[in-house]
Amino acid sequence: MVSVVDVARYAGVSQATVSRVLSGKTFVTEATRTRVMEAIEILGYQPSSIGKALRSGQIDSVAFLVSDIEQGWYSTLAKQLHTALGEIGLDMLLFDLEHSQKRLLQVLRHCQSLHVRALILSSSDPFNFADMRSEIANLQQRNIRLISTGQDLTEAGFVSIIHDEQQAGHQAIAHLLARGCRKIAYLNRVSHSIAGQKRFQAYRSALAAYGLEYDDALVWSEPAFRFEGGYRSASDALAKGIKFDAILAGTDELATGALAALTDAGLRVPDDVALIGFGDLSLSSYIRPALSTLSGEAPEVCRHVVECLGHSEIDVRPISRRLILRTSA
Amino acid sequence: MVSVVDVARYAGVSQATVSRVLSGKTFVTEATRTRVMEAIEILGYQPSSIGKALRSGQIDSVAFLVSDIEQGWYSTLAKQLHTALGEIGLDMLLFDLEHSQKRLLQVLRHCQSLHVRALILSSSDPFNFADMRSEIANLQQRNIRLISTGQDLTEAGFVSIIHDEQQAGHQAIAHLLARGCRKIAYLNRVSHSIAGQKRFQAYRSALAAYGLEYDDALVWSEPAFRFEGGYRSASDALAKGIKFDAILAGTDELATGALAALTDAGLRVPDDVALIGFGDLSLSSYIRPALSTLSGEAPEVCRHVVECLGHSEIDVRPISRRLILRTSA
DNA sequence: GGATGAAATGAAAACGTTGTCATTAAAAAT
DNA sequence: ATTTTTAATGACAACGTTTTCATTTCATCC
Repeated sequence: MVSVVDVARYAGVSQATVSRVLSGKTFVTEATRTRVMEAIEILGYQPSSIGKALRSGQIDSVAFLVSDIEQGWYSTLAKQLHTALGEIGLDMLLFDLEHSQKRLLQVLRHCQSLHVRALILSSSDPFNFADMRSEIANLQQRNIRLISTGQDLTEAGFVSIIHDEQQAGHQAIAHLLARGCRKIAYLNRVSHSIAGQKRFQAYRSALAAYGLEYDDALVWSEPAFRFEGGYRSASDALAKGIKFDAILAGTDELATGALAALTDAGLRVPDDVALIGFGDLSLSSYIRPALSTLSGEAPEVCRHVVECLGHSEIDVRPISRRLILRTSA
Repeated sequence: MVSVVDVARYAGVSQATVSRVLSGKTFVTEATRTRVMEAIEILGYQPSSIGKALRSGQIDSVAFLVSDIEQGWYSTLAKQLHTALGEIGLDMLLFDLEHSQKRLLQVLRHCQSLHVRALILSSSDPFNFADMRSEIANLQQRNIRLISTGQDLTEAGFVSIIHDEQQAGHQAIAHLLARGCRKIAYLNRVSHSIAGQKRFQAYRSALAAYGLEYDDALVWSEPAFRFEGGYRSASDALAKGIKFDAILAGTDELATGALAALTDAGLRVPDDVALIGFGDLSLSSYIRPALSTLSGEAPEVCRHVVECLGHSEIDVRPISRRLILRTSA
């Protein structure tokens, strides 16, 4: 492969000059500049990212860790983050955690030797971050920026971009109340994550605020995250004869699964049972009947991430964003 | 950062010995081995992937290029490929092409300086590969394996893992005929890709084989790829008063969009109009009414990719896989 | 006991980049 | 004409790994 040395030799200059031409930061005579450019052109030289990495001590990539890339919200985030990163010259190394703490630990360890610029964790899974203290410290020591979207991990050392669950919960409940709903079920993955807890607390406090009674039978915890979880939870509730007229679901996939169960049972949505999911627009607005969804506004999240990547000073305060309720009808 | 030099010094051996201990391929005394391991433990040494890359001339990653990571089939493939690659110690650099030829060209160029092990292109978009001949040659010269899933790019130099469109078309049409359908619409993205052409040819030849008439009004080309494309195509056809009793769609998303349009128009699926999509199971089986889908069998595709990565000899013949028809009812 | 071979280790080079320091050449000021 | 300043360039080091080649140590055999 052709390297700076070859270019330098061909152009009759030193490596340093070639480097200067490439970076364009210091003074080079126009004559030598063109000579070097010609040599580059003729030899087909392309700078090696490995050499650059060796010199700078880091690669031009970030690690993007998601719970499950198949889920709509995460793939949307991946796409938009990919675009945003591309604009500042960074590539994206994708790691799918499959909701597994073990996988997360492996990936954290792996990233230590990878010398990525940043590690962006996008997950609301209830990981035990105390078990990863040494790994996290190691990453920080290596000057790898840690960013979390999905849950507040400020304590664990992540810059956190989170959603205002309190506000979202109230917004959703208020919307359902306005529709006339009174028995609102809460459907989410088995979760003790901060985000999960907060959303559940928001559900409870919103119920209380609007004078509705809390009922354990209306809280459905699911081990499965996607469609099948929603389907099973709703089916089970119907089979048990539990009465409900609305479901607040943790993801659009859970809501869609529940919707299938309701449809199969001959119930009409949203007349008999109203549904609110969480995610983006693409799926929920083309499901029939259409779903309402609490939209996470991926572009804004990406903007915050990129901003955090740009600045060398870290503002450790969590960034809280509102969720926008997109109603179907 | 602590490097082999530090470990070597601490253990009182040479760098070479440390490297030997790490790789474990050559002879080292048990005594020195433990001494080195101790030093590694105490100093908290972790081998740098950059150093390794510099030495070997390539990084332990592959570039995965997809048309659109938000689409179900591609995110499924990404997830499973990520797992499969992980098992052979490779990371995945994700590039979302957004169906753009310009982006593809950029990424191809970028990969030249990235020194990835392989470039896996997963797209059935109608790119003009003649325009990228020099980039492709460059990548081949750099010993970067080129793999295509989604269309046969054997000519362009890619090892291709493709679907048997002919068989799939016949299977789908036969299924629809058995249901009693006679006016079968073909819905896909505007596409002159080999895969797109082949599938369309399969549609035409299957129609002919089963004695149905071909009708231009039943062929819907969409610039938009996802839900909105399917919705618009089906709505337009209905508005124009075009009669049809089945739709063969290029993706599950297009089918789902069409389904929404049909539902909005008060048509019942599959009784009034039958639908067949393409993708995996997760979405299509939780839509109501459920979709039939031609499933691409992602695990098998991944297996082929990894196999191709493992062997140093390249078998240039395209690998053709059957599509499996998953029916809803 | 000296020659032979095998096992274990060390020294050094190579990969490609960029930045520091030193040097030369040219222009400006005295 | 000599000194001072500035622009332009070159030589070389450093990053961390692996591998080749050379060397040492030790056991084995005649």
